[in-house]
Amino acid sequence: MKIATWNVNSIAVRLPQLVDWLKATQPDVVCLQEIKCTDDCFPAQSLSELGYQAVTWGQRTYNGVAILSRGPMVDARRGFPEDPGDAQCRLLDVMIGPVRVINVYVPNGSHVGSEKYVYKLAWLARLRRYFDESCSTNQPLVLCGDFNIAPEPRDVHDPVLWEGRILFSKPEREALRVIGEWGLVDVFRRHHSEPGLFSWWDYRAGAFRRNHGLRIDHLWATPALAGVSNSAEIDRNMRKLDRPSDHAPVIAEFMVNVP
DNA sequence: ATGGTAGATACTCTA
Repeated sequence: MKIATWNVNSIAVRLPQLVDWLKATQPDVVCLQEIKCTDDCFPAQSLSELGYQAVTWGQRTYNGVAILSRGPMVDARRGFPEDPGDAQCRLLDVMIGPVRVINVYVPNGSHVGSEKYVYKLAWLARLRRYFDESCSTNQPLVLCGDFNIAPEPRDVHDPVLWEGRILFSKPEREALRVIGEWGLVDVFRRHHSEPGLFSWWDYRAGAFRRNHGLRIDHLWATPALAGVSNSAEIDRNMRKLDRPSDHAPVIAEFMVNVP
């Protein structure tokens, strides 16, 4: 199983890049974030022609998640069980063969101490509860997406500058650690230990050119599944294109067969 | 300490 996560920052703008990338990369499963469109506007037809089915949970303007798969997806769940009908579209959970795939777009949080920051920390606590209540560490499971948190100093281009700021504040890192403690392994870090490997670069101030980035897009797996991962890579080339997303795809391969 | 850019929508908000 080759699985990828990519915050596309508008599926409407990024569709041509996504199509070319699917042809070149040939993943079995793709988790998308920030599709920024409602389900009826999602380009399912274009992706179906490439052999991908889509499960989507989108809204206008903001947020929105989707999972693409070559094989059938069953038991789709959208959001937390306690979510109201007008909840922000940030969590999609499906079964693909034996593997459970959970795609998240964690709230950005805006600024430390803001109302959105409080919402982000509460959302992360709910995610941990979601695992406690409806998942098992014995099942092959991947949690992936835009976590909007860099876990460690080596995931930040300038940890001193970023310490205490949004995406790298201690409470955010702690909330992420608590989710991992449920029983998930950072698959990327099984294969790469060095600093300077990022998945997101701000559009502003030439951040990509200077490699002023953060590693905030993650692929985590339950231990047995993580143990059969062959590779994990960040596809920086997608950030070099004209009109890029501010995020690059993260891809992992597991020695597991999916339909 | 601030602003820089990009996307969607509609004359601003979010990231």
